[in-house]
Amino acid sequence: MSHRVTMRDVARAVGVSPMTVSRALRDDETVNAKTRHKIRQVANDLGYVYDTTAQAFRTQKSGFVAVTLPSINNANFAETFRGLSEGLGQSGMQLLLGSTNYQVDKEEELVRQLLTRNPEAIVLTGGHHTDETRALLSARNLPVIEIWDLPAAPLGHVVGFSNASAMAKVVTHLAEKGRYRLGFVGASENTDLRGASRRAGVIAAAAELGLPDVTIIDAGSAPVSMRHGAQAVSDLGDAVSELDALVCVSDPVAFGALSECRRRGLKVPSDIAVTGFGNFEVASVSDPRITTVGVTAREIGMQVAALLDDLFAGEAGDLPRIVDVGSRLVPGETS
Amino acid sequence: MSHRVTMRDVARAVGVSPMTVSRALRDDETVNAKTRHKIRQVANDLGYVYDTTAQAFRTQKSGFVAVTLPSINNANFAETFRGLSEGLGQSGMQLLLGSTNYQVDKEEELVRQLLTRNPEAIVLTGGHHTDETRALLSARNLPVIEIWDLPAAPLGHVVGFSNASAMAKVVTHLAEKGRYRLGFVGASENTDLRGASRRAGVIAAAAELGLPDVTIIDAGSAPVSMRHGAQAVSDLGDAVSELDALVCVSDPVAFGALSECRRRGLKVPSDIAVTGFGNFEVASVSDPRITTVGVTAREIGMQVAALLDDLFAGEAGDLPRIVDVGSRLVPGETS
DNA sequence: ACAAGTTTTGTTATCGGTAACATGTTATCG
DNA sequence: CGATAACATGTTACCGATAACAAAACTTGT
Repeated sequence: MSHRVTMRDVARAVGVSPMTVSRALRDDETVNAKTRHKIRQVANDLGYVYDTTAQAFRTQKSGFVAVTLPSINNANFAETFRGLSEGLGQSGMQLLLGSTNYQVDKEEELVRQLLTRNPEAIVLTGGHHTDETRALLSARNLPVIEIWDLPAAPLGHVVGFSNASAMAKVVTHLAEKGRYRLGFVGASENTDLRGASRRAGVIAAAAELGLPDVTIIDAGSAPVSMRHGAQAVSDLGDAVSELDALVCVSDPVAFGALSECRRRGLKVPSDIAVTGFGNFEVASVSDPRITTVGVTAREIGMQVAALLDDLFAGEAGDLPRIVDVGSRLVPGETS
Repeated sequence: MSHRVTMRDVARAVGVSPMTVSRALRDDETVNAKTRHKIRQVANDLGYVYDTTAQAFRTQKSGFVAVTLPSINNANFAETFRGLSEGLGQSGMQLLLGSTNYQVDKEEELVRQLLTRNPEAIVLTGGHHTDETRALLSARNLPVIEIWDLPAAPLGHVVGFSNASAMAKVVTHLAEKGRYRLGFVGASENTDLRGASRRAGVIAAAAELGLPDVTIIDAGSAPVSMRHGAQAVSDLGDAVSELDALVCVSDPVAFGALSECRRRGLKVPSDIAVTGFGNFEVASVSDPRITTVGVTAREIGMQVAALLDDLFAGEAGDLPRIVDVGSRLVPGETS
């Protein structure tokens, strides 16, 4: 009880050197099979627990991959995290998670904190960062992977998709259905930068197609969710009848908007169309099903895991890898 | 580039000993204010980054709190994690997260892995664990906190609520409304143990009130979500008309069931009532709003953070703390 | 039986901080 | 001015594993 069991203790008990124990526990083939067995046996009996901290210190490899997410409470980001987590299972890396609450300065602080743990790679959601964050990262020789975006000036590798062109698909789809007067429902501020990209994408696509100006409908500050979508429609009141479609920044927002429309007796899609983003479960289960954009959240995570595997195996080549996982329109019953 | 900047380098540049640098960077009052300033300045200029790994190794304090969740992709668990994360911000602890996929043997493996990082406390979701997990934890002198449950034989501290008595509230509420023939919609297997507790709670409460036997409706294997709820109702077919109410294991399941009922032309609540669990956002935004049970997911996290603060400050006393955060019925429009 | 090769094990130094203790340096006061 | 206290800094050893190198033990062929 007084003193934790170390390799030294195991070594003494077996009658070998600590080095042999170290090798045996890491399944080093050069250790005699019988010795290896005995060592594992004794280690177990003594209640030995491997000390990854010491290993990380000595080898200068933490075994950590740092990940920043805007929010953990978001099905899509959670799926990405899960894909990453499962995909990385093989390589023995552990994920060190932090959430930024959609704020770049929070991200900076988080990155600073995460870096003190010597991660072997860092995965950042989004392509917008403070200068200080960029400086911190480039000062280290650390693989950086940006996800959920296709930044113009990437820090390193990228696994993402274009939010703007995803929204263009939605706008085109609506225009084909004769929906010209669009309202965009999303966060007001620019803190949610993916949201801002989507808004910009809608505006650009509408202009491109010669549609009237997009009405921007403020749903509050990020993160916006179901209740914000409902509230936005509620705030809009009768002005909603001026619109052909509500283009929402995400499926939860769309679901909130849809529910509120129904509460107000508006028929969807005959009176107004509603679209979402992200292909969340709620989009396909809701009645009517919500037209949305499918983004392969889980696949982003898995692609990142694959990329990291290559990086750690030294098989990734020198060039930063840019993976566009794309997006696809998922037509539902609300448009 | 060749060699990372250490305290030694900073010390040399300033002309003091590494120890002084160490103290200065940790804001030790005994270091002269001017020296402290200079050291911080130089550390910054040299691009020094504190090495938490080395600190963790030397002090034998990792600064980690390990957390296991059944799933990260679950709004309630995510909220708990967030509450914990935010509440723990002060104490400088970092969370080390792992998810068990609702499997106790996965939990065991995870605990084993997490322990190698020398966490200073461990937070486990649920009160059911393998014997080996229990052994691993009790062999260490490590604070253990079980959450989201009130286990009969806790490993240490507890911050949770009774799943069974929460369901009893739902059953009582339904009985008062004249709903006697209940169907419980949840995961089939017993891997999701909180789900199993809820099922048991429903059965016990129905028996207590003298209601007819509860019909168990299999929604597939854990984690069950919206689509499972919809599928379960779909599978049920006409048999659904034999029931007065669908008692669902969670709000997402309830929402799926509700949507499917509507697709099939069933009126909720006049034809059948639907209830959920967890007071997820979808319950309050959905039209009609879903009757559910509010569990203070975020508060669980914050309570755990508060408890950990006390523990680390040595102010927690000797006895394990058992916190029942309770639960409350949130009547909606589906019952 | 011995050299040369192969397999297995051991020795030493070290990663970057910091606890505990020792020492130096500057105020304070009779 | 010298003694004592208060403050500021330095020294030494060490946390537990492991890379790099060294050496021992065992095979094998002649």
